[in-house]
Amino acid sequence: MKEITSQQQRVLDCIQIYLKKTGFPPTRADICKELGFKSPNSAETHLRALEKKGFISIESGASRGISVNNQNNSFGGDEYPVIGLVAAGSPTLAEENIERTINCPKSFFESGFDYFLKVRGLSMKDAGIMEDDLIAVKKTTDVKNGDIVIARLDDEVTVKFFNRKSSNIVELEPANEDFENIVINLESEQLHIEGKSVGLLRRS
Amino acid sequence: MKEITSQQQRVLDCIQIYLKKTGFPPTRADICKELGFKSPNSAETHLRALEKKGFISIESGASRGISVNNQNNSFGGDEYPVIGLVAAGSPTLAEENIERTINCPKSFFESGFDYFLKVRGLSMKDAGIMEDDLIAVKKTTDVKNGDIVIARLDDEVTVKFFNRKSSNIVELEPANEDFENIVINLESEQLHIEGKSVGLLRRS
DNA sequence: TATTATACTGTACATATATTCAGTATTTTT
DNA sequence: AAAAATACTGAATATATGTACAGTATAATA
Repeated sequence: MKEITSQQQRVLDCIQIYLKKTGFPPTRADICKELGFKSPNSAETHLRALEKKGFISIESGASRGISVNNQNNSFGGDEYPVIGLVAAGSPTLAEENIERTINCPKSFFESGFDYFLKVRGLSMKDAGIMEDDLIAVKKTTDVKNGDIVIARLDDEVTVKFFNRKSSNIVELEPANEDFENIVINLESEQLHIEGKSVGLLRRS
Repeated sequence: MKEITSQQQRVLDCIQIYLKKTGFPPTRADICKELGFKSPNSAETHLRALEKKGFISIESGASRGISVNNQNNSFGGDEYPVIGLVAAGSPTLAEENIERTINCPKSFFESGFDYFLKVRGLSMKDAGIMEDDLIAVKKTTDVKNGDIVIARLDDEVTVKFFNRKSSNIVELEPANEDFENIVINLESEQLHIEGKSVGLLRRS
């Protein structure tokens, strides 16, 4: 998936808004009307660019034959992978790590998310995260102090509160008095932030 | 919404399947092809009947201008109400108690559920239920010992573990040592079980 | 420097598509 | 028993729509 330009993003947004509003995709003329273009070919070229970059699919000859490729069907949910929190190895999206998938609306957790992580142990129990809970994880390295992060130290993956003490010192804090803080000196140790928690799902 | 005929149901299903598969609605000809009709007018009359009965909307003149009105079908999610846990009064589905709704697949929580209850307080924190969490509540009076129930005592609604001590004695147990068990003698006090927790949703 | 991608206007046209009209037949409702 | 709804076939047509072609211009890339 190549980079999208700002105008192409406008067109893509326009398609999704139109879809949500009407239930069916727009015509070239509809897009022109929404975005102020004066020629249907303006929409056409943007659509072809979006198709080339993989954001949409266009069924040749079919009127309104546009479908948005990324995960958001406003009509159904998406399949999100559930990844077990294995002690060794990173929680990658490799097929062998996916326990199953869960159908869930894209916008279910506010900032969007990438996968579910199945929690092992009780190190975050005082934050209301229990064994076998599913944490909605957004893949990002942009984390703030107080965020619940999914961190990897060597091959160990843990879920902890993130707390940057200084430019070189990061503390990973559990929410359970039986566990101790993990202090990491970034100069001597490797810390890899896999993502952060944006929500939680428990099915009992 | 009047009654739907079996043929009209087939057409409605056809539209939904087509939508899910392609991302846009079918033409009259598409419906004919799927269902074996030989005239586009067969599809047209069914569509008009479905529109008249309120199942779909048709934008006049627009190609593929069909939108399905009912969100609660097996293809999409449902709108579930979120009810605030008010100290006084039962968590009914009356409109004034609904804070908002959440779109969520029907089968999201295993045994099905009826609404979300927004949690107040920390009396169940050791069970991983925190303030502002949303409990998926299934309306039922069929509860077992150990279930997390939504119970009403007079006008007070609480979330607690259910524990029947004897035929007349029920204990409602918090999961927080700062709170004490509520012992109810069914002969002298009224206990109303609103439902039980079948899951939990946290959005942070 | 040449080429490609982006970002448009404007015209034209084949065809995809909705929609009407004319029939036939069965079932349900009034 | 008459009227309306259901369930089709078949043909015709106006128009909605995708899409190609001809330009212009700027920015990014090779």
